[in-house]
Amino acid sequence: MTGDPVGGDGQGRRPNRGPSAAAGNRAALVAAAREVFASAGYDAPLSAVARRAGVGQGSLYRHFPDRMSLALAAFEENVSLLEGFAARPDSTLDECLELLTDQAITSAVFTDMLTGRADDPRVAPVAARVAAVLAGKLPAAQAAGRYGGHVRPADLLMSMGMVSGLIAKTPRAGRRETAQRAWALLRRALAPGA
Amino acid sequence: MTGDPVGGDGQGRRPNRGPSAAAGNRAALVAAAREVFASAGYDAPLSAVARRAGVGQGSLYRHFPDRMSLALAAFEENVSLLEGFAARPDSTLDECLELLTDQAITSAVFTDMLTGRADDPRVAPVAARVAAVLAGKLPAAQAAGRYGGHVRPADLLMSMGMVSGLIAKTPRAGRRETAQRAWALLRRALAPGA
Amino acid sequence: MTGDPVGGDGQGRRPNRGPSAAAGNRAALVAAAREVFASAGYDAPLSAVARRAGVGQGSLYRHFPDRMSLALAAFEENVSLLEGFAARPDSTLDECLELLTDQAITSAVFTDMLTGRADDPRVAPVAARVAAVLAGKLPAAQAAGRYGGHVRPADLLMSMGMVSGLIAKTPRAGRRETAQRAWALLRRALAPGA
Amino acid sequence: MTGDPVGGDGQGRRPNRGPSAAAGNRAALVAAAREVFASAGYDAPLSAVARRAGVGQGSLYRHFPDRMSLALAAFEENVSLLEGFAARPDSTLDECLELLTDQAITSAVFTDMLTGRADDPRVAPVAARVAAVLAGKLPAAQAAGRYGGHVRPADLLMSMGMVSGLIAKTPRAGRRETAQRAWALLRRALAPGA
DNA sequence: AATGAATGAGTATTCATTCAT
DNA sequence: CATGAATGAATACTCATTCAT
Repeated sequence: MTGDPVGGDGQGRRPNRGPSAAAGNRAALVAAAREVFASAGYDAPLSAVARRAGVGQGSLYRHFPDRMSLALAAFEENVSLLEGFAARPDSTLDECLELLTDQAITSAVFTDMLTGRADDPRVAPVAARVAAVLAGKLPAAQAAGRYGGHVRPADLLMSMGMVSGLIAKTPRAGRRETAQRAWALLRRALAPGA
Repeated sequence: MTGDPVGGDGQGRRPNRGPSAAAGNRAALVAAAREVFASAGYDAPLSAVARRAGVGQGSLYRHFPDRMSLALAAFEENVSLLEGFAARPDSTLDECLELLTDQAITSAVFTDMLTGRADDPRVAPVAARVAAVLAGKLPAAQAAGRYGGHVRPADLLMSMGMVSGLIAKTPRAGRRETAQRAWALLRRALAPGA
Repeated sequence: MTGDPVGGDGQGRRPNRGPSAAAGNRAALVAAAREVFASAGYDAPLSAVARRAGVGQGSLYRHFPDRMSLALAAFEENVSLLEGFAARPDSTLDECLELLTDQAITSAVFTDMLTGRADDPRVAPVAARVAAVLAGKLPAAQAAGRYGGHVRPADLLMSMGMVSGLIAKTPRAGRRETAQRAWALLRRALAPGA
Repeated sequence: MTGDPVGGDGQGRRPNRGPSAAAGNRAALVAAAREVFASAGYDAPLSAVARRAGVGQGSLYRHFPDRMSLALAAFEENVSLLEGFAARPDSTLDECLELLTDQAITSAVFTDMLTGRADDPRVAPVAARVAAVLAGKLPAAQAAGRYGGHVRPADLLMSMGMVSGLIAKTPRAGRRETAQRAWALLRRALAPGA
């Protein structure tokens, strides 16, 4: 009926760049999702992601059938960055938490996801990876006297979740300071002694 | 019969109870908002509030021009309850925080609002009232050896905000336990010594 | 954000005609639905109905929360017309079936609904009303020797369903003739004797 | 892991089996179409057919430029099965109709197509073949006293169309019984005498 | 001042069809 | 000739907000 969607000379419709665009599209979608989630939160319109990626709606859904799969892909980078950093023998638990905090300041969605939305079965493995990283760094940190013997990995994740929640509610400008205040408090809870 | 929710000629319309209904309407809206916010969160449809209150959409907007003004009214009760409780000479800081935590478990919107959205000029005074209550109870709690001298009122509000954020992300069923875990951790941070 | 939906001077947006438009809107929607269902079938886009009725999408959904409720309202007229006609003492079963057939030729959705979609609980009562009309006319028709003693009301509804199904698949132009051929055949099945 | 159905770099892609796959693809498409049409009706998404066939969308379109051409191919088997059966000298008209009815119960699309959409120039020949089969069996059936002299081949096709339409609207579970009731009625119309 | 209907922008999602590889 | 990704139009549905009565 409306065979010609644009009407005139076909300009305006993005050209079908073919399958070779797939990888690029996927990457663009992931990048766009990172930005959009960062600025508008997890509930941001997916159409905004597609638009920012310069990709059709359909392509978005083809690559990521639902919001969560997009989010997981978008934040895979966060996890692998963390894992990569933690793999360096000289990296400390404090530094790992700092890295996560920096990520949260940039976009609270990722760290927020680690504690909340635990209902989605796909989140648990990601949270587990982060937990594994932190758990791996914990003994050394305890040995170094930075963390108390009472601290368990779950406490670290929960702490991160609390800081992240706080950050998420804070306007960009104040995030760093808020995070510092929160960690200052929490460090007392995690420190040895008491 | 036909599933048509509206009366064809207005005969099914709620009677216009006139200006005298104003006070009652306001109260009904506030009560409805508490329930709706509790069950569906801060972003719940306002139409749900009006419906539950048995009040027209227009009346809702007349009483509360925007979502925040409705929320503020809805949670005024939380604040006054807290203030009332704190006015009793024998009430402690721990009990006040427990009260707030209970409120958060019922509906995380209020306590979440205290820390987040603190930039909204209308939220600040409310947060200040809560902060004042906690600040007022702090010296005694410190004197009793329950809280360290390093603790400042802002720390209490921030702690509450972190717990609240955590609760908000937790499905109802697990909220109490989550809150307990979080406070157990934070108490170490707030305790004396260290 | 997009506070001003049109941008310029507000022209283009249909004026809010207020509650007094409700009855008119409802009627317009029903009329539009009749036309749209007739020309595009039961699965026609609801937006087409709203557009044709000159009514906002929201109003359509307010009046008719789902497709079926719209269809039921749209075809209420068919039923009541039939009932009214059947109420005349001199009307015959043949004439009732003819009336239904004419309705089917105009829009096969209604009569098609009577036999199919029996799953929706709201359809059954309508089908029952039509069945009741036909059942009421059957004895006289049998006494007059037009219908056999073996014929049961359900047979009439089923026959109508079959004819209707046939009509639905037939392009407008050939519908009347198709209906005639089908009834010619079925009349043999319904006739006395054999 | 991320729920992404496509390979980032094409590694997950089905191998291009080249032209030699043409015949196999066609057959797979036809088989898939039979299943999909049976379970989801004529309006089922074509992508579902391609997916079930394990064939690319493009190949589907190459083999079958439109939905109807796919349907025609899919139901060619129904016709040839019928023709084969009818070729056996001892097969009767009743048995042929029973065969068609069974096909309709499995998938109402085919028999529904015979009567509806008969305007499509590509459907007519198929309908004609079925009509020819039935017409060929009719004289013997009439001679055997099972069918009246008034019955014309077109009546048989129309009857089948009516039954098929009924079946199409009936949920799977009730189809057999519905078909029986319908044929019981129609047999009176087709029987001799009266 | 109350009422609730009206309005349409916004968002998710699906699917037919095209096209680079 | 196969592949399957790309594209965006189309559609359902929701909800904030306005406004006649």
